[in-house]
Amino acid sequence: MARVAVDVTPAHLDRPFDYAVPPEFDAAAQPGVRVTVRFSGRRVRGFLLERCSVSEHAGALSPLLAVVSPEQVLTPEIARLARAVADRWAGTLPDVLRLAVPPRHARVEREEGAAQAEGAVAAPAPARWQPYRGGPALLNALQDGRPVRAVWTTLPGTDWAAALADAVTAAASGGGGAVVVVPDARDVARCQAALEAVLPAGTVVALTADLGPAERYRRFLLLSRGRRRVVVGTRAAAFAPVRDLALCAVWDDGDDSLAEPRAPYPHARDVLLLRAHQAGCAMLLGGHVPSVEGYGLLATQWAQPVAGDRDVVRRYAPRVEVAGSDTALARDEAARSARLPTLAFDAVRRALAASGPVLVQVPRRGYQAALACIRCRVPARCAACAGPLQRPGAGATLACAWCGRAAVDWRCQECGADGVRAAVSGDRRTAEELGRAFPEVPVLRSGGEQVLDTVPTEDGPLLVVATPGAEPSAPGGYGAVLLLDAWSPLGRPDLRAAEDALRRWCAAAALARPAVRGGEVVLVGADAGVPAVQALVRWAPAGFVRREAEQRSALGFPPATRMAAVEGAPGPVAALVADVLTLAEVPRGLEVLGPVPVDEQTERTLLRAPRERGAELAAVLALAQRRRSAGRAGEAVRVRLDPVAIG
DNA sequence: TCAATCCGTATC
DNA sequence: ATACGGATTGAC
Repeated sequence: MARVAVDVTPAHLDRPFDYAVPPEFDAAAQPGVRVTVRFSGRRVRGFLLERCSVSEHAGALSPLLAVVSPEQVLTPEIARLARAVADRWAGTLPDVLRLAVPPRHARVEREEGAAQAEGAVAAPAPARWQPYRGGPALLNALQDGRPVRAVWTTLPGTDWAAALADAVTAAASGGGGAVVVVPDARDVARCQAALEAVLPAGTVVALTADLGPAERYRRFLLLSRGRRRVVVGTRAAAFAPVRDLALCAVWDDGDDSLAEPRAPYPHARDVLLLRAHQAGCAMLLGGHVPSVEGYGLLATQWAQPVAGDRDVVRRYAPRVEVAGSDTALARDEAARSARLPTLAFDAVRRALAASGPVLVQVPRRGYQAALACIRCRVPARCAACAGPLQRPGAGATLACAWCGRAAVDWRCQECGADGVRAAVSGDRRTAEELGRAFPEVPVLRSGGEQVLDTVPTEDGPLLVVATPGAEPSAPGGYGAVLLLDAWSPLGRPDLRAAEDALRRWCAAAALARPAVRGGEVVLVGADAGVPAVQALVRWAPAGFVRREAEQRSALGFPPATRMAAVEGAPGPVAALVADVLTLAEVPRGLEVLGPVPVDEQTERTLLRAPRERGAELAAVLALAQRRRSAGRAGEAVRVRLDPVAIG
């Protein structure tokens, strides 16, 4: 007989069901294959989890209707991981399996697979980890196959993908595999190139969401069939069926795109943490700025820090200056129209004169457009708290986006004008205006549909305007990096706004040359007193994140606590929460926050438990969902654990 | 006394 | 979810 995970929706059916295996399917009915079975009268698809000789089930067993294909796509390791992920996020196994196993593509399955890689893995070049305290030790541990766990704060101006590739090489030197998860397709391409540069041909496979069904399944099969043993990919790659796992790595784990938007909303970093724990393998979290969650792993000593000492950081970091919004604009007319203060304008001019490329980071389109003085274009700010002013609705009074105070008789601090206009902060316009300020310098744009990987290597002055995450790297480093509209991301009413802003700034600023080689970074339109700005100026991301973590801890925010957002129609949300509270297993110290209205027909209640009771919180939520789905079927209630954004 | 309907329950 | 059965209710 066989134990089958059937692909059905209701939460209370999330458990294995036993089926008899007809003799003709006996050979093909191996663990991990897709099957079809009759379930409650219907044909449904499922995965064969395991063969067994006895069944708990008292009644007669239905036979398997078919083995869809003999391909063992759900390896036991991934089945176990998927179960743990479902439990951790109070979701169901079928939901997780939809994220973990790509849809079958029969033609691809019949293709002749690529040959297995041959050749030994070269010994890694330790040079890239030499500057870090704990770097050489990390590399040695990986080389020796020890399950080290590290939070790596990347030095600015260094090739992080190459360093990551060295770590993977070390871990793979014993024949094991590695999973590397990065935020987006461009990072995948970059890591793939770095990995292929140091690993034997036929070792690496890249997985991204944009591959299309056939190619996605083809690459998945290379891993599940053991033809490749290293994968680099976006968030879904956390589930890639790599065998003999030696290392899980995640780059820039504070990036929102690592959070899966489909139920049960797992975060790739935490999936990999579970996976590394289950596999007993090494785990590496890297980034220019550690995430607050990463800091939490250091604070509990679960992981060790790998970072440059102060004097090392000073050698690598660019010089960072702040041009506040009250700074005078450059006198040059073109610079004025590009909203450039003198400090920034001069830095650009110096860098271009030295033949260096210049990077200009502009906030992503779609950010709330800032309001600025109608005459001199200095951003309109709140008199009380210096937050950006907004117009809450058409014809409404100006109000501060931070503190909410109405700005009744607003006047520009700079020139005294009393009107505002939308200060367009789009890359197109900035590109045009910078071009006008430096007419003989070519301007490249990177962002949206057109993302550049690197800027041309031939020397010569060049301006690159990019949105966050789309900054191309420059082979010798940028002479200057401008971070425009720096207050804009800080204005988001979000728990992570400051952390996110620092991450984006550091990602761009890290592409500058070090200060000793003349590299300059200018943060335009920032308040020098803001901690995130201070952290950039001093290139001290660890201190910022520690402080951020301590503040969140003091306020009872994640990750010091475990939160669950329960969202849906008011009745069902209240019913589910009430049900949770009746359960005997309800975690001690559980707090109920809300409900608060989200929109017309939706409301949200937050449940908060001490971090160490997170598993209990997930368990009672899952149990309540099961009870709910078993009884009167009402409207669905969405449960998100550790939601990335609340609100 | 039979049938349409409602609720509760199991789904291997 | 969805199909089935036992109880329930209503009409001949």
